[in-house]
Amino acid sequence: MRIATWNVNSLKVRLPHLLEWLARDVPDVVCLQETKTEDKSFPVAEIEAAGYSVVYSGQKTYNGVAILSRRPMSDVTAGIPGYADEQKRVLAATVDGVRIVCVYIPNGQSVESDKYRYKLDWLAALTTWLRAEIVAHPKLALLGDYNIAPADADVHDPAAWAGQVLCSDPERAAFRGLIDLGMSDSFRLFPQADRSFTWWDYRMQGFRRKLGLRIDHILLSAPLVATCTGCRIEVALRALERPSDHAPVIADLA
DNA sequence: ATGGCCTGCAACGCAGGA
Repeated sequence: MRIATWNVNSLKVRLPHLLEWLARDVPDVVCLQETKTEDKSFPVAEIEAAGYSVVYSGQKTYNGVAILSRRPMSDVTAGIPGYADEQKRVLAATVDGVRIVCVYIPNGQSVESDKYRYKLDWLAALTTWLRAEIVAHPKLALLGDYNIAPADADVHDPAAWAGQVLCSDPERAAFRGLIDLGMSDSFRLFPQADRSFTWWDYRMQGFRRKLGLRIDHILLSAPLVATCTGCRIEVALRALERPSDHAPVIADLA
C-alpha cells in the first residue's frame, strides 16, 4: 500500500498537477491539505474518473482536507472528537484495516501570536485523541502538513530559524509527544539526502536556492513501521510551473 | 535592502500562509 500526503495550496489551482501525479505514481491513499474548497465545489467527478474514492471536509478560502483512496473507505470522521474548531483540519478513514488520519496542523504565524497558542492547544487535543485512536486502531498512519520541522537537519538555516515558529522547542516537544504515542517518522527510517525538504518559500527563489523546511510528515504506528519499505519526497511536483509550495511525501507499506 | 510570492475574496488591497 502506497500512502501519501500533499499540501496542494488550493485544489482548484493544483488539480491538473494532482491528476498527473496520480496517474504516474498511482498512490493507494492520498491525504490533501489546504484544499481551500467548499464541499459543494469539490471536484468529485474528476477524482473519481482517475480511479479514486474521495472524502473531504472543506470551507471557503482557508484550510480544508481530503482523503483519496483506490480502495473503499469506512468509518470516516472529521475533526478532533470533543474539540470545537471551526477550521477544517482533520479527516480520518479506514482503508484495508489501516486507520488513515489526515491533518493540517495550524501554522502558528509567530511564537508571539494568538495563533501560536491555538497551535499548541490544538496539538495537545490531537495527541489526546490519538492516544485513544491508536489503541482502537493499532495500524494507524498520521499524514499531513504538521507545520513543524522536528530537528535542525530539517531546516535549511537552523541558526536563522532557531526559536522561530515551526522550529520552536514547544512545537518540537509536541512532535515528540506524537512520536511517544508509539509512532515513528517514516522518512527517518531510511537513509536520506542532506537538505531534504517538503516546503520551499515562493519568495527569494526559495526552491532553486534550496531554502526549505521538512514540515510534512508520515508517522506510522509500530505494526506499520514493520511493513514500511521506503519513504521519499516527490520533489518533482515543486519544480513544475505554478507549483504548490509543498511537495508530496510518499511511504510504501508492504 | 528584514522583503521579495501565491491564493482567494472582493474590490481596486486585504488576510494568511510558513
